[in-house]
Amino acid sequence: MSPTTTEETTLLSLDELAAHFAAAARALWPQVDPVVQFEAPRRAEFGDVATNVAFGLARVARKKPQEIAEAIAARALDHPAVRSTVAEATAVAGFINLRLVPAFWQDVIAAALREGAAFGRGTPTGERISLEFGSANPTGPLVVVQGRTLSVGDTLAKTMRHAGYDVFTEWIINDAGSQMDALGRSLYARYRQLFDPAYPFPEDGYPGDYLIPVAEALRARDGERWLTVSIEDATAPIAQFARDTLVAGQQAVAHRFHVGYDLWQSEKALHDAGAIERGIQRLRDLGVLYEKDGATWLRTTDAGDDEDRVVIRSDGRPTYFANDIAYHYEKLQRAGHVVDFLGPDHHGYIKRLDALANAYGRPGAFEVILVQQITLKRGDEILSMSKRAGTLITLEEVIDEVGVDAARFFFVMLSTDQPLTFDLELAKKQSNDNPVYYVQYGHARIASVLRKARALHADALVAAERGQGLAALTDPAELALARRLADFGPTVASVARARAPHRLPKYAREVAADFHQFYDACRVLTDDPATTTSRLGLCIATKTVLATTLALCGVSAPDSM
RNA sequence: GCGGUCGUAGCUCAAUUGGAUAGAGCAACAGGCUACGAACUUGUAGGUUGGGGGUUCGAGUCCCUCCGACCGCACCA
Repeated sequence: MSPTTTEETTLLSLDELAAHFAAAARALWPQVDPVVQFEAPRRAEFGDVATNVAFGLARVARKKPQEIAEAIAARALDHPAVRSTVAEATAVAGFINLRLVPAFWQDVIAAALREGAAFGRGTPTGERISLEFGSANPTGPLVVVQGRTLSVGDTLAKTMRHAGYDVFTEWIINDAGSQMDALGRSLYARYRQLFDPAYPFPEDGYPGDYLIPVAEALRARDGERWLTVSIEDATAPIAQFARDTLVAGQQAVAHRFHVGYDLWQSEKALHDAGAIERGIQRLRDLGVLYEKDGATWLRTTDAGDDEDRVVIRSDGRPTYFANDIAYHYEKLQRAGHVVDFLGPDHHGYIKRLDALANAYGRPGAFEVILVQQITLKRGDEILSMSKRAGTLITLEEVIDEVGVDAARFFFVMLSTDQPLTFDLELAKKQSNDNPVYYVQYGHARIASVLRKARALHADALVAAERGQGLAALTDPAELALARRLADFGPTVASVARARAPHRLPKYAREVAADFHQFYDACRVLTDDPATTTSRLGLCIATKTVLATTLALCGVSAPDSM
């Protein structure tokens, strides 16, 4: 929040308030240099904002936190600017709790009305950060499990952008290696089966039904052409067709799921462009590779890995890790910090990436976010998902069943470090209980009020849009809602900093709850133009914050439902 | 066997990274519309944070140890 001056009083921002309290502490104990931060306390009855500085000072000051808190609060209140912003300051159990003047909160609403969709934006950090998430193999459709990573990754990307980061999102298409061979032979078999149902399916193939329509598409394009081509000669071009078709399908589902990427990076393209050699050559130049048993190794044990890892096999072929090395080297060229979303089965990679970052002279540049597993259930039955076994529930099926909004909100809502049980029966049955509708209902309710206002209170609505008359906002329910809206920026910042997108749906729910309570307590459209104007302003600001929060979650904000 | 992640209300999950009396939703029970959308709202009940020990002003959070769940331990990808 920026400092704002009105005619009668000077209001301090939270940062300025913090600076005054820090100065007060220094005046009392010159040997300390405390960091003061005012945040919304856990419980509203503790005040509007609170700080716990006194605890940190207890040792140096050789006093009880409570006495320190009292002394600092008293000292800070000596300053007239502090007194004009703070309505009440109390020291409780070592915390300093502040109740701020209504004008402070009215100012927040004015800012929200002025800034609209830009409300809550952080100042640009100047840091370019790469986010890779999703990255399924191009051998099948996206499945439910990817819905979680897609939702979480996309929401984190959008939120970090709002918080001021320069975010670059990417997806690696794993289209190099033996799995492409298996895919090609699988599709070849499916294609032959269109003409001869008895044609054998390869043992190591991908048996799911999803390749059948792909085979039909191949026949539609090429007719009987491949019947006369041997499997050896057909595998590569057919694998290419399968890969292109399946990736296009993945991209379509991601798009439908409101997930956007800046780059879909083909691993094969990296090979073809010589990126593998480049990345490894860089390591060689840095002198961090060594030869043993005819293979080339990277000393990952220095970063705490169990054993060193092979980069180039003794037969000269690069390992999968070599591909990763190359890809991450590419990422380092375009970003100062690189984040990977990985499943729990890849946790062994963390040490490897640490070692790699060290080797490149960019320690700490690689960050891994582990997204815990999803166990799929249908009722009491646990479903094991396997592309090999051909049992899969696609993301698209789930979207068809519960809708994009409910699915996105559900997946984002959960912290990534908590394993999740997804019950398909329950998801279907409870999709109507999804909190997303509670939030969307709040948005639609406001839209409805605004429609009515446009018809019956046009003057008040115009004044409200200009941010006029907000000084009339004094009701506890009005101020509670305003305080919540003020927390939007800090919430966005905390989501970005802690990589914790699940706080966003929670916040959206709190905004909606505060709005519904306000709506219940205060009639918006009244005979009194001043009251109507101020409350319409609060409604518009709330609608903006709800819409922005939902947009960050990849969820729509309907005007009616 | 070694290593990793996790364990919070009947269910699904929070707890702003070590801070105040561990909070929400769902389910249960009891209330609230002749006014702007009741997909709303007010209240009640629900807990030894898997067990035990430790660190300190202060622990769901950090350390140790058991129990339990899941996942890794390739010159596979």
